[in-house]
Amino acid sequence: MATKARRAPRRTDALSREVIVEAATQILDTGGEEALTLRALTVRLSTGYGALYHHVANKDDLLAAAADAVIARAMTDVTAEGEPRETLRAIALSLFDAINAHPWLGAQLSRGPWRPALLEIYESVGEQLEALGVPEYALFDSAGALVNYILGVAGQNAANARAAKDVDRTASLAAVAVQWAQLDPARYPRLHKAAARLREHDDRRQFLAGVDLFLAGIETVRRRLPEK
Amino acid sequence: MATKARRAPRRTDALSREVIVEAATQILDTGGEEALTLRALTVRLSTGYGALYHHVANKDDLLAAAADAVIARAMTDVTAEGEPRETLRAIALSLFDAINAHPWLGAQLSRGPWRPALLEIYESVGEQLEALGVPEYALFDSAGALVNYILGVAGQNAANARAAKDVDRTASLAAVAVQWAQLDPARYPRLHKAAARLREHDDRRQFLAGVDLFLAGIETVRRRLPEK
DNA sequence: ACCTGAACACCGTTCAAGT
DNA sequence: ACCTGAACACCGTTCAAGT
Repeated sequence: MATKARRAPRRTDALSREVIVEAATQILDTGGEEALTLRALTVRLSTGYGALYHHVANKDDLLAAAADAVIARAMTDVTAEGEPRETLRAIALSLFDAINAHPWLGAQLSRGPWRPALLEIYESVGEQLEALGVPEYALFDSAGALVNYILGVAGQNAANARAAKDVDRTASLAAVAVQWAQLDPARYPRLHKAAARLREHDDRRQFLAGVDLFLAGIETVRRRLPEK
Repeated sequence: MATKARRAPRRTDALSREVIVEAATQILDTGGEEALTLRALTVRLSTGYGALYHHVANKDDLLAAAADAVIARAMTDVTAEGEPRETLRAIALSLFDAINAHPWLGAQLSRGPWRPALLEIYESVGEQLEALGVPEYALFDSAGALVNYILGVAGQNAANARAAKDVDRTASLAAVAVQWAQLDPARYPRLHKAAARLREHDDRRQFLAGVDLFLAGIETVRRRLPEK
């Protein structure tokens, strides 16, 4: 307490990319995207900026790595034992839950189809669609549509989580419902009417309904081709 | 040239929220999201920070307003004259084209279903689904699924545009295709194989294929109910 | 009411210097 | 090789002061 320029307590164990990514993930989960600053990381890991940049290219790299780790975990959680349709629903739900638990994933998944996290998703979805019997010519479009749907929901979920913050989910849903109800019925008749439905709606259930809609569409493509 | 602290040329016409939003849109279109700084706006409009903040709450507000204007224009471009199915495809394509022309829209559309831009989209999609004969109990989920699909594609498009920058589209597609081809065939067999297809694929066509897949799925819901 | 621009707090990133 | 931390360039935002 006496010496004013006391050296910061030096960490004993070596730093590593994994340790940094892990710490970043915890900061993101606890405080959201805005809480993750390089400064916050140096404090948490009792280290300096240079040490971080020695293991990580930059902040984007760090965010991408954190997203990859979380997605990979979510994908391996799914057992591909059962029926392809059920496995697809399980994949979708696992992703939904992961994005809900880590809302910052939303922004990371909109970063182009070459990031590892998306590769993982495309591969798994493609595998199950193939098992489902989707003909090869339709596989590319079908997988793209399903993944993009998942990403769309991911983005909206992230936005909701960002807006909700500490407020609980039902309260913020109710707030939006109130807004919709106040919309001019002449200009937005359907939204105005749907406000009631919005309040009682279940994100997860609606997400799955969308997946099923999509699978039903796939089914029609599959049937369009004669048994081979 | 002699006086060192010459007063900046003062604008003669009054500033307004519309003028600011318009200027912001042009900066975004020309230089991308990162080009829009408050500084750049003051230079372009030959004004000061306070003037901007007098008409606009903050940068987020400005971005949202720019997005609303572009989306509203894209939606009114669509004529709702023909068959609902064709109108839905036209809405989807109009949005796709708008997002392509203004890639910064991608991030703005992932901001929760209470922003005006999304209200516009939900209302129009809902209207056409209703006209298509989707029963009321399924309207909410169907509209949600379709809009979320569009948003997912929007996010990916924005990411592509961000990555492509000056590089032309086919070149960056080819680059991703090369990456996919280099993936370990044991770990990513389907992506590895799909690399060839990726190179020759057409974003816009694939987007529409996804829309059709959803519409086909919706059709099965519609048929599940007896004629009323 | 509308606008100016210096100042503030806070970013991500760099780099000379230490061990 | 791995790490430290002052320094740099650049944000969005504020606000006392002008017209």
